[in-house]
Amino acid sequence: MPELPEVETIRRALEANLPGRKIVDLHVRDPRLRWPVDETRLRQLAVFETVRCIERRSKYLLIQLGRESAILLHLGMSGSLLLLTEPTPLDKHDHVIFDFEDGSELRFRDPRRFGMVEAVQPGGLRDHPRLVNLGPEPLARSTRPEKLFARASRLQRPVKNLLMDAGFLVGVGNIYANEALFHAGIHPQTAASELGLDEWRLLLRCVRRVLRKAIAAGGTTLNDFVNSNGETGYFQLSLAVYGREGERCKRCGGEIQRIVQVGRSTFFCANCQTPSITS
DNA sequence: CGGGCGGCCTGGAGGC
DNA sequence: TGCCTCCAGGCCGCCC
Repeated sequence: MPELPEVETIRRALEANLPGRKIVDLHVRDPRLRWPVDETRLRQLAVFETVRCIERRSKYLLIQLGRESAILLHLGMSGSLLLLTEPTPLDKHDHVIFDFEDGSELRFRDPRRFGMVEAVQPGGLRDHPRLVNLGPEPLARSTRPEKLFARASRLQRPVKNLLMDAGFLVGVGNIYANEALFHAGIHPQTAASELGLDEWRLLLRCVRRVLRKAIAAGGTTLNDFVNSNGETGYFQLSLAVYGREGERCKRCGGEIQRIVQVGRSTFFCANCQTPSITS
């Protein structure tokens, strides 16, 4: 399940390999992704264009093309991109294929079809409905703990739910929300409004540290992640709490608990993560 | 309007 | 071995 570190890892791999390649054809083998893939539009806007650069916003990849059109792409939870330079058998989940002039191809593979592939016309990214309501990037310097504190001060919902809300802060999925809260020593059920500015400083620092470590490791891999070279990346980042119900806390030796919040598993150490005492 | 929740989707795991 | 159920999860849209 690609979270921000995985997507950023893929972006970097694509950025090192795609710019300069010219799309000369494409194939939509199965348009039934999160939203139906519009092959005609994709063809009109992408074929005969050359890749300029690859950007990332939240967990979306933006492949910028010549004439300022772009391909907006989301890997959902089982999507992967493969850059192939020699003939490779098709997988039944290879849904969209871009052919480059030099004979290489970019494949969008997605068994669960939660991803998206869409062509965007020049200028269309600025107010794109998928992007327009996204919160700040956790790793951007412009994202300040003061802003998070101010927004959160009015919100009663548990801090873990808020951390995972892309309208508040992007790119923090279930794994990293759990990990960051553990490292910050904050109980996941703490009401967001209960956290003081110092705690937001600490929490943002922990979110950034966890994300940076995962990027450095090449992305945490659980089940589905295949990096853009097509190899299964099995760098299991050492996780402190996620998926460790019943095991020992690495810090205090206590037992890791599992609860469910908005339908998602939350893992924490009840000893190390205490409800906030500030107000 | 904040925010919880259902549904999308399929492969893998676990139970019998 | 095979069938069934459950679970994973980002994100939209529904609804209270």
